[in-house]
Amino acid sequence: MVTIKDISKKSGFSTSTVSKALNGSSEIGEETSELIKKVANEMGYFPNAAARLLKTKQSNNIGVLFIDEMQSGLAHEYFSAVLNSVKDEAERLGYDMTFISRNIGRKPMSYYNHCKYRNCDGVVIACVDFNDPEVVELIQSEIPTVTIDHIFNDCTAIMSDNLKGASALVQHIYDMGHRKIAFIHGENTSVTQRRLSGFYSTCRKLGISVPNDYIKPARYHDPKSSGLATRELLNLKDPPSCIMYPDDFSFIGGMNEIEKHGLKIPDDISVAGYDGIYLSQVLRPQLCTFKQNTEALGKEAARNLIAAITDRKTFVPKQIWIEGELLAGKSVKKIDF
Amino acid sequence: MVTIKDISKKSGFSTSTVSKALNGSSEIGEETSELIKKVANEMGYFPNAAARLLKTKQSNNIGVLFIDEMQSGLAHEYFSAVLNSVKDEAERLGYDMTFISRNIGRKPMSYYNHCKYRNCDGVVIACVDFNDPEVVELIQSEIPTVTIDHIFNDCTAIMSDNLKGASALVQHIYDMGHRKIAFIHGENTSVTQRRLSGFYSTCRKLGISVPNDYIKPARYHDPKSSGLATRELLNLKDPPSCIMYPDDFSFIGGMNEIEKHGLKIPDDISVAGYDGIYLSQVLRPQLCTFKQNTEALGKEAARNLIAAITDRKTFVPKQIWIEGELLAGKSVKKIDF
DNA sequence: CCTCCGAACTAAAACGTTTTCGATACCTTA
DNA sequence: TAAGGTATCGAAAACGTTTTAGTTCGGAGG
Repeated sequence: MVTIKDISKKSGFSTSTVSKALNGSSEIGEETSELIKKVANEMGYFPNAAARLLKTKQSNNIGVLFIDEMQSGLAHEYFSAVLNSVKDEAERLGYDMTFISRNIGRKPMSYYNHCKYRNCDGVVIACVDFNDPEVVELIQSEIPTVTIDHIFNDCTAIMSDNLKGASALVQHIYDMGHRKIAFIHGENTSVTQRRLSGFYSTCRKLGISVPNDYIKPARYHDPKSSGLATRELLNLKDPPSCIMYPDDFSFIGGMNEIEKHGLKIPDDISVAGYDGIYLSQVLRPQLCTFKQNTEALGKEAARNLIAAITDRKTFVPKQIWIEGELLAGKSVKKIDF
Repeated sequence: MVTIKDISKKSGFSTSTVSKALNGSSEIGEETSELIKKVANEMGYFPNAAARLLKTKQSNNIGVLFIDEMQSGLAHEYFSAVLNSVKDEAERLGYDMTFISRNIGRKPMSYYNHCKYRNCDGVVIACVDFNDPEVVELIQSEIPTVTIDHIFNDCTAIMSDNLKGASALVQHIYDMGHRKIAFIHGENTSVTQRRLSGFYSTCRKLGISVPNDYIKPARYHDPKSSGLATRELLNLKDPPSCIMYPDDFSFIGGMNEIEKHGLKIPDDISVAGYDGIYLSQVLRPQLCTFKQNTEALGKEAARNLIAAITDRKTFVPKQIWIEGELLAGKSVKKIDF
């Protein structure tokens, strides 16, 4: 490994001069600076992150906390897309991304300690149990954090605007003439609450009454549970004319159930998903859904985290709402009511 | 930050003793060892990875090279599942995982240099352009690497056994009575070549003749292209009775096309996918597919990489074939021919 | 001519560990 | 009792970098 010392010897300048020259310090003469850079290049020099970090306390590395009890994890297209975007933007800004776990070197350690151990400059937290005391410890620590899709006190949070999303869906479905709209929702999380809230408020605004049995609990990313809920809805005395699903993927369960009942989408019943994943756009009929802007979510997460790191003193925590986009698709039929 | 020096002061032992005690060296007395550990705990000590690394040259960190020109990236369930498994096993063995990119600190650098800079102990390479000279440079460097689904000279490679997979599918389809089997395959990669080879050899073994126009090129993870290929197949004078797709997801394109032709799966035509992703198991009829063992793939990748790191001198590169599992599903109908 | 200043450079300390090589004291063994 | 062995501990160097606090020297200003 070629070090700064080697360059120092070869070029005749001291290590301090070499270091400064390579870092573009202004107190080094132009010619010597050029010379040193040339020598460094010739020798194939690259700095050692560990040594640099030891002095500067800047690792140029962000951690990501990304645990899912659901086992879906990286396989969940929404989160993997967000994560991918975080990674891309972080890279663009000169940061690497490391996964943070609970054990390292075979010894268990808390998330916070892990971050300290790896000297993460900051960490983005997503898809995680926000009640876990270890997560709370991390968020409340001195390490800059941003959370995704969850607001924790006054920490910086990047939020997909689920209220507007649910709202837009209801509005569109209403515009297509539907008045009997059912909503199968996911587990009780803040995301779900916002969607429900958007659903209810828009219904109220539009003067639609929502029977209690039009609201069914299910689980995200779980076609089986949404299939069951669908069955219950279809068996109602007065079934809905349109069903909204927790997400595009779990709609598949509904799709099967609807088919089993001998019904056709959208002629006999209309449906809508959520997320706007790739799948939703290749299904036929194309699924009506609300596309979350995963790219913007990830990008903003990375940007704000790095801003918080860089302007540590002046940065003020904020909540950023990322809006999505209604993809009308063909799964909601225009009807006269 | 509490350091070894602080513990040294508080406990009255030298830093060397503290270091040894904390690392469980046998040359430290039992009682002092206990005492030191207690003090360390009380003070909330955790080692600093950078400082440790600087001495030991062991980062306990592996890099992953994971670039996709296709934009699918982490969104591709197969790869994200493999990656997830790599991560889990690496964590279990005490390693962290960092993404390797081409630029760091806003300055471009080669993959190899990036790994050096971050002191990665090793790197797993997946879903990447293996013709990229920078990738070649990395593989041929002194840094231990394992590749996934690609054999590069005599480097360690973890391979999903695509030959057996394609073979098993053909065998099953044959057993169900089909003799007219079409294969829509993905881009020309080594994976595709193996599947084709498994397809052809099994057909030959079973005495099935395969017309040239039963073999259609398409792209992985791209329902549009496989939809087109499906249309061509259905319009043939003598269409196949069963179509094999590049992967489960791209089958969706075929599904739409088949429906558009007014055909029913599996009564009018049989189909099979590849991968065994979650989607394939929730579709109705359940898709006949070959499930790749993503968990084993990731686990073996992590294990072998770490073995190569640990037993640097004695480890001999090898190729490991991971077998999958046929999921018969319901999309291939039993017919009399 | 003296003083002062700034530009260009350097010596040395520091970051937090690990590790090598002793040092000390105690215990065996002949 | 003397020599040797062993168990336990410590001093100091080292890893590769950045940074602080100079040092030198030439020239400007009075």
